[in-house]
Amino acid sequence: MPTLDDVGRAAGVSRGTVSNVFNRPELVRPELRERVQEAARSLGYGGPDPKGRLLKEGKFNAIGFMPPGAYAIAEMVRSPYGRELLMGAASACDAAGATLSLVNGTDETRAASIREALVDGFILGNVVDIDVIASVKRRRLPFAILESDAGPDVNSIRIDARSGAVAAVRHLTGLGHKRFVILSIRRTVGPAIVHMPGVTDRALLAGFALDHQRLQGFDEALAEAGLSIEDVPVIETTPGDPAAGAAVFDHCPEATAIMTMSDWQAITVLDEAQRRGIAIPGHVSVVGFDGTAEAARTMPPLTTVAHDIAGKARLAAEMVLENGKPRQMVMPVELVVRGSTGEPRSRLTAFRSC
Amino acid sequence: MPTLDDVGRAAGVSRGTVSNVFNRPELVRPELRERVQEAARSLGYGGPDPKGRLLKEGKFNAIGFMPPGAYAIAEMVRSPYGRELLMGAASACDAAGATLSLVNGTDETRAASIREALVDGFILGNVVDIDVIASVKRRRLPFAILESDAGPDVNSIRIDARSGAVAAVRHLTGLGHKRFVILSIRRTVGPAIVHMPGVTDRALLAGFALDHQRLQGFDEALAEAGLSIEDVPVIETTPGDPAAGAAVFDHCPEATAIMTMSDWQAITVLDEAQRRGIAIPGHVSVVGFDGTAEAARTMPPLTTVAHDIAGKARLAAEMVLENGKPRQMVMPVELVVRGSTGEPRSRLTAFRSC
DNA sequence: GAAAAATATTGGAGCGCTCCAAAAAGCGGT
DNA sequence: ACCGCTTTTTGGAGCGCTCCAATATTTTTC
Repeated sequence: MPTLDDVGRAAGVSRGTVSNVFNRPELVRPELRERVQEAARSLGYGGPDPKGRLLKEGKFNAIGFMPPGAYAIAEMVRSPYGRELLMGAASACDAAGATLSLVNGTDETRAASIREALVDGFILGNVVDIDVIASVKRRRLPFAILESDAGPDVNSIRIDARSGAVAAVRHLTGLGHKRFVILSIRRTVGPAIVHMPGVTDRALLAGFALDHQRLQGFDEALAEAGLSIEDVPVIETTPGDPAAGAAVFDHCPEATAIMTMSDWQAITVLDEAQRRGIAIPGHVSVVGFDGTAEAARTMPPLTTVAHDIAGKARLAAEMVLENGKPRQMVMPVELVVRGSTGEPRSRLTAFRSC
Repeated sequence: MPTLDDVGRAAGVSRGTVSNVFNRPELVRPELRERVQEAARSLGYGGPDPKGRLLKEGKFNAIGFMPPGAYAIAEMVRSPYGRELLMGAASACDAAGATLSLVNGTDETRAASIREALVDGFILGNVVDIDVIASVKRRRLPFAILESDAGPDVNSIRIDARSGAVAAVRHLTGLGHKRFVILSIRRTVGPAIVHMPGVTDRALLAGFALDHQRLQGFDEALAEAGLSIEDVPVIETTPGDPAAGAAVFDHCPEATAIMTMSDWQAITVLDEAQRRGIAIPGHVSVVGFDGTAEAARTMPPLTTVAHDIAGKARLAAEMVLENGKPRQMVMPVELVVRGSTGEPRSRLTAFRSC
């Protein structure tokens, strides 16, 4: 690959002049400019290599996006939620003329990816892994984290998940529901983990920060209706796992309302219901979480705890791009009632205790 | 920001040793290593800056993805087709440990974005703009282009769109359809452009390479059934334009079969049909193009000319990553018949000529 | 205990570029 | 032909790092 020097030599001018021809052509005499361009063309020189400029200028003009959880980029794009995050981040980058880099990596390579990413900052999408946060901090670049509060010196944006959970439960108890099951998010890849009431390891659930707020909201609103979250089974499934729906129906056939932690899970439940011929909301009501575009397109359309996902990511990107004083934001949620929830099925249906 | 030299000075060692501490720690005496790390910590040095390495090593270990058409990244992620391309490219990058950079830019800034993108190669997703191709060529980096054949010295992958179009038409004529409308892709942003039979500017249509093959396939298969594409209205709409469905129904109420150039358009038609209470396929049949995941989830599920979108992008990414001799590939398509096509509605329904 | 071998550390060169102060060239007027 | 002025061109310095041959230090061996 020829360099500025090579072109300069070929055209009989200095490196500086060649640089000017490409970057500030008005500074160089038209005739000389022409000669330099000719030399560049004949050498196959395609313009100043950005690598060189980079070192001098010090900015990549790019931000890195780290997919939610431990997912690969491909999985993120597949997930309705991840996709909207991506859109939001992309639109902020668009507006700022910056590039969005999708930072990839397996559990082993992630730290290296972060260390080497050619970016001026990071957005961490719903990251749970503390090591990832540590790796990013080590880069001393601005970053923003989604759905985790990492203290006052870190940009973070999260939704008011507690209120969302409360609204969801109130909606359902208001309709008369008493038998619930919670479909929660498994942090690792694997089959569904079922926590039935009274089983001790349920205590572990509270350890997950993201779920914590939602569970707390569920708890609070169930108590209002004279119920207890202690009596509600919790099933953890990996997002996108097509077996999530089956797990719910197999383990909790008597539930009349399924509360999920994401629309994606809720959609899986809807799919499984259709396969089994289970009527929604006739037989069981389903509530999603996030308010993705997909949720409005399901059959029936999904009742969900919605928020502005893309807006959240856009804001995060802006925080990173601005590189100002760290802020912590909480975004509002709104229960969007659609067709997937209704009154509980008739009490005539026999059921055994769940 | 401290540098290797700063840390070395603080620890009383040379730059080279500090570099070793971070890159090949086994080379340096544990005690010294500890001292250097301590110095780094107290200076707030977060490890070698990738900018420096870059210049030396010469590789970004990243490829740039240029969205289809003239769309911004956010739009690409929204489109079912774009999203699957992205997934495919991402999975190839994942496997190669490379980063995927989403190269953004408006029409004015695109050239600059390409010139400055910190990548080792490009994937051009269904790009139509000849300037974009020229800009990329100027970088002298490997690249692959989707759905355009840019000659033997350029990597390209396209689908056998002609066969797909033929299969779609045969399927419909086989069901007895005689009155078609083609929903084509408008290359710019704006309202639907309607080309009715006999109107002269229809000739322009053939100018679009992408559409050309499909139109040719339509033509061919219509001829087999004793019909002529000259009698079929063509409506061009911007992908994602929610008014596409309305344009079709408003301008061609008597068509019994709608052939689209993308699933996204077909989905829009389905949505509009539902709004208007038009039965699909009872009143009109709809065929999509691409075979996106969404097409299987619509009501009714969409009959579509499917291909492996993600696989196409993955292949393109691999070509770029490999940087071998340019190849041109044609991928097979397959007509997937689902619920959106059926026999034409009864001839009893009155209709005026379209 | 000295030489040889193995191991650790150093610092110059250079990656391709931009910036900038200084030098050179051009120009109009005497 | 020379001066002062403006416009154009030059080439050194330096961005932060890695590589590597050379040098310094430690360990082993006889």
